[in-house]
Amino acid sequence: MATKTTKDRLLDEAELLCQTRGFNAFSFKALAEALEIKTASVHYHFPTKADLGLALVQRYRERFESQVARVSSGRSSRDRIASYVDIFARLARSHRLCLCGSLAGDFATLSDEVQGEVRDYFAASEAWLEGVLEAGRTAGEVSFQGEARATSRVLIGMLEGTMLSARASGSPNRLRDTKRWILDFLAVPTP
Amino acid sequence: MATKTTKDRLLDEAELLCQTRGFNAFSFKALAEALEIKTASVHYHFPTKADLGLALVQRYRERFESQVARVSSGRSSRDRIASYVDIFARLARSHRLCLCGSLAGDFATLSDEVQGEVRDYFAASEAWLEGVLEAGRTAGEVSFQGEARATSRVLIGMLEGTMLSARASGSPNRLRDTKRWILDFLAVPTP
DNA sequence: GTCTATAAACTGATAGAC
DNA sequence: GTCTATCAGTTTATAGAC
Repeated sequence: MATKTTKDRLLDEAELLCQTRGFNAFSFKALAEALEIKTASVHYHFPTKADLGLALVQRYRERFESQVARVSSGRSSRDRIASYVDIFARLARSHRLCLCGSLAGDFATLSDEVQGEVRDYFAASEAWLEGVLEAGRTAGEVSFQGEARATSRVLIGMLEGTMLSARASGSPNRLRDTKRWILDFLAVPTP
Repeated sequence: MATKTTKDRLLDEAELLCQTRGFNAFSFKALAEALEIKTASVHYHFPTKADLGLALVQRYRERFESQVARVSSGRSSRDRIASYVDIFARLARSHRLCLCGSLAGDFATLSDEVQGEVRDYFAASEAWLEGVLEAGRTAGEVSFQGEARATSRVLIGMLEGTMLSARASGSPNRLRDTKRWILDFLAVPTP
């Protein structure tokens, strides 16, 4: 495997800082110091902070989609959902928020392009989970009332929001409870 | 009624900016310009930004608690929960996040005292809702599986999180769907 | 690609006059 | 309480040498 490029290392560090501190709480200087280079070198790779933000959210979405693709090969809808929640549980355990959840908090301060990416992230996630829920209900693997779209939206909100409260409560493992709750909620009643 | 003091007007503006842009995305200059005073005058009322943050979160919590107290006089557990969700729905409609949800996103950048207030906000909210859920289940007004504490936590996470996705999706009214979903979820099955 | 040097604007903050 | 004046440090960003 090739050694990581400076660009990738910058994105790694920016992602960490954004997920732990927020997009407006880290600077080019902080990135430069983390990599032991100068701020001018950071600007070589990302001329403006908006450019950095866009690269950040685009890479995150690509990785996220590839994780979701892996999850989508799960045996049952229930397994797929459990593995999906695990993505968030892993983030919370490493004291990070979902990048797009973090960016949603700073939404008004983002460039139009980044705002669009964050909007698309939520739309794509909601659509994916909606599909899994609907297929799962048809297959009799999960159970819930009403439209799959509505449940998809509130469950994704629940994941994003419990990451916030887990952090504020100093309980980075709390997403395990969220996972259990969701799986119990979706459980097919045994008559 | 007395005219608002400068201090209160500063807190109003800071609250708005924090809920719409985030704590690290507004400055003393922005506050000063909004009130048409000078930054030195802002520092007279709040010596440091940490002082401002603390006053902000304390006032927010007091107001929130008084709203919750009003809600608590609701006729049934179901009504109480519906009115509680309305607090969040009103915030979302005015394009604001819950102040403590917003601060949770910037958690690592906050002073210890503010972090403590945010932590306590979540603990208090979760405890209140837990009590309402438990009493409601006993009274046969609401229905859910498992421990009230677990459901309380995921529902509050759901409220905080759907505010994020509602904003990112440009759908400030989406909390109405969240409210409907929660009330449907808690509905007592009619046999 | 990374550096030095530099810039203008902004940030949180303070001293002291009115 | 609000102002003027000032501060040191930071922030994003650019020009040009190596």
